Amino acid sequence: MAPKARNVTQREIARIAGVSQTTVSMVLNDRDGSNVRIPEATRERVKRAIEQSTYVADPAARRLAGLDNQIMGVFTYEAALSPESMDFYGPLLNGLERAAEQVGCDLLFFTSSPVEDGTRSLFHRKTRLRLADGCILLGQQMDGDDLKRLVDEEFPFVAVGRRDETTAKVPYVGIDYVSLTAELIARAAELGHREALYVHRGRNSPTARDRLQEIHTSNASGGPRFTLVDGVDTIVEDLARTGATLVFAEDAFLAEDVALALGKAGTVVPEQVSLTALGEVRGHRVNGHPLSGFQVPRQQVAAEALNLLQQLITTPSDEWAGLDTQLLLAGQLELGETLVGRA
Amino acid sequence: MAPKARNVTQREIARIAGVSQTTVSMVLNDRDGSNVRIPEATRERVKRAIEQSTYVADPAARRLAGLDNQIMGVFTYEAALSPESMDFYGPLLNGLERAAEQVGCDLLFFTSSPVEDGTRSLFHRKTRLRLADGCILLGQQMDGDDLKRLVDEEFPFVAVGRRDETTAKVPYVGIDYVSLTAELIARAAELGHREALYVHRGRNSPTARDRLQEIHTSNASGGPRFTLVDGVDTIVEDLARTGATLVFAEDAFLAEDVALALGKAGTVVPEQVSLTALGEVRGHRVNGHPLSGFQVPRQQVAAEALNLLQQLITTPSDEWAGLDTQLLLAGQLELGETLVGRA
DNA sequence: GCGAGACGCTAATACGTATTTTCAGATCAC
DNA sequence: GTGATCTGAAAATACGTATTAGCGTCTCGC
Repeated sequence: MAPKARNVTQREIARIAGVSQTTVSMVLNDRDGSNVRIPEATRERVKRAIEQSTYVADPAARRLAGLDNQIMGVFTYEAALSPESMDFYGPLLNGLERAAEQVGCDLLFFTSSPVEDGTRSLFHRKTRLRLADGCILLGQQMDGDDLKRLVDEEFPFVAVGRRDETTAKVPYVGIDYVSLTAELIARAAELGHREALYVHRGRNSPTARDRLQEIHTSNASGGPRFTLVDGVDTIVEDLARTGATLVFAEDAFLAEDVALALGKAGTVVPEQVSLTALGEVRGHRVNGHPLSGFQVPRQQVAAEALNLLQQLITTPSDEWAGLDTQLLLAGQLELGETLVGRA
Repeated sequence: MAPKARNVTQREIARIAGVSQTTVSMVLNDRDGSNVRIPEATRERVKRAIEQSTYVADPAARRLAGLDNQIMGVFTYEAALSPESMDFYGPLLNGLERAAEQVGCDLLFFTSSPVEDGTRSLFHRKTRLRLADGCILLGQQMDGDDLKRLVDEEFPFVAVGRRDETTAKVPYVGIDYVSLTAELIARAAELGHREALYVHRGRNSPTARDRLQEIHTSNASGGPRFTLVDGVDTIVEDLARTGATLVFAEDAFLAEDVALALGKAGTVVPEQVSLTALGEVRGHRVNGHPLSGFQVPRQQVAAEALNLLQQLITTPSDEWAGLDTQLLLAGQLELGETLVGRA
């Protein structure tokens, strides 16, 4: 590497102020006790020397000496800053940035982790994970082994979204999709719907399972009866075959695809069939109608995740058991105009 | 699970393999020379010990030992991840992320820097700037003193956007707004426009000055004559007073404001007056017409900036003089439909 | 006048890694 | 057979900061 212009160190300051490096460190950290005492005069002298130099503490050395660095890692299983993923990651990143600013920490994005099979891998030979005090994990799907290993190593981290990929107790902050889905199903029942489709993606994430669980509960308990459909290809026939009056889509984009497919076949939402997304719907419209679904506090989730992480970092790991490390935040129904009474 | 899971270190590996920490380091870094020789047998033994452990090198220690870490700092003078700033920062961040992935480096966002007077300050007592190998600077306006200090300290950094806040030779990658503006003025002249307004914001950034310079050149050299207007409040009167047939706005958002203000007064774009933005116009429309202006390669700018930074880091600072550290990338005119022949 | 404690500071050490130097034993040259 | 070279490895050191232990000097109490 380049023969860097040597930096100002405590030793240099010490030389100027005519004291030892230890004293400089003590002054900088405002240490004062029974075995270490520094009179105001010396303190001032050191401080002046620091002011007149361009000294800044070397974070690597601080870290090596065992102190916190206020650096939070951010690991995303997919590219986070691309235009396509902004819809999902945008609010989360925004929440993280704001919380980080408040807490006073920097964010280290692990953009270097090699991509294998379409997702980034967290642990690899040169992982820089440990440069951070802790880490936020983002992504729709996560690797259960990664999560387990992090827990085992007692590395402070918080996942965004409920996690059940491993039996290890993973700290997370997520959204309570179970309750939201249940509420929405109840609402649909009130409106007289008895037969419905649930259109989902192949994906197998915990939040997907949460929704699915309630769908199954409804089927088993005499609520509206759902037929599961994977993708929109056969949606028109499925609708005709089951006589469904309502379609639940896993998310807003899928809902838009559904509306499009139905529209092509001459079936109009919501006049002929109701449509609802089981996800954030802000900004989504179908045939000019605001889409029915959820409002989820994504920024807040991210902010809470960072706060929880901060808590883990400042708490000795043998006291983690006493912390509430699995948070589900409540979202709210967004009634919209595409879920209406049975036609 | 009670015992503290201390991190695996080279010393630990050494103990297991029955060698010294030195040897472990040598194996890890594939060192082999006249001074240091390790036979394949020992090498294998160490490697196996590493494989079976969860060892990962501590980046802080590596850094302290003088190695680079493939960590690029990202400093933004304003919040970068908020929805409002996404329009400006989004493409830049995207370009950075992709380039970082290619180069194999992580991105450290300095979100902790305290905000004073609305902008973040780069240098402060606890700045973690130096934890990064180098730094990318983003923002419309930058602090000349910051830039000068970075240059003086020979810290590797690259600014995004042309910089002239200091006489120090600041490495940057920007967009050639001078040529673009000149082209657009020439185009306007071809279309017969002789009298025009230039609507700008109070802002005083280098790119703003670049555009302004060409506006003045046009005025001085017999091109279309521009009257400068600050903000849209008096736009209607200004238009009437000067008899202008064309409005240049500093950016697309300002252009939209102009169109709105004119519309309220019954003046329609582009039928009665032409309108053009001196900035990126993708996705912007005025009265249903695609806005005329520029297409600027923001992602590419960011990617080039990261590549340049990488170059600076891997080049000894006494050879920087031989590098081409000030790049202007060419954008292209987006003709759109709001710049038409003189009415 | 002499031990006890207070005072003001520093030497020594630790953190984990990379490099430079050193060293013991084997082999070679003559 | 003995100085020289080669081999395989470890000891010593450096990076910059934080902490712990401890040292010399002064003052107080009796």
